[in-house]
Amino acid sequence: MKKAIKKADINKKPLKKAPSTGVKEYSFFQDVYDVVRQIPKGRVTSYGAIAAYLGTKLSARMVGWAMNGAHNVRPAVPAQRVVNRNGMLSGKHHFGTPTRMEELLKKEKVFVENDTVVDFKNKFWDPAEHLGL
DNA sequence: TTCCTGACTCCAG
DNA sequence: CCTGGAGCCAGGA
Repeated sequence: MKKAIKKADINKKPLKKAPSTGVKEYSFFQDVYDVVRQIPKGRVTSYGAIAAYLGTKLSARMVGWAMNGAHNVRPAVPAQRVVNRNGMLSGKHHFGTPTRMEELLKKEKVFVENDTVVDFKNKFWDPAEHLGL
């Protein structure tokens, strides 16, 4: 059993502003990163699922926004494992090259066709189910 | 400060 | 089945 972030924390945390000069972000971002890092290799999840797990179901966009800064975060965040609710690689244009995200997934045996994860339903990994609701 | 945009979703037509 | 609008909220102009 790992960390299993407490979603209750999200609402209590002050959400202090990040210094514009630093890499540090809102604690919400950190929580998103923690969840993403726990996605098993070869599995994927959605922005909405992460948002829901963190208790901010209506803010799926913020999860995507968090991914926007994930490239500068250490340890690395496997952002390629996060797709939209239809299994489409909506964030592929943020990986440097248009095919980078797809390539990364392919290495994990997650195949992509037409910008969509093949057998998405089967590879879907729900954080609420595996990290404890 | 206000206005606009966006790696999302849900819901109504 | 597809399209559009609304809610979400952090950043940039």
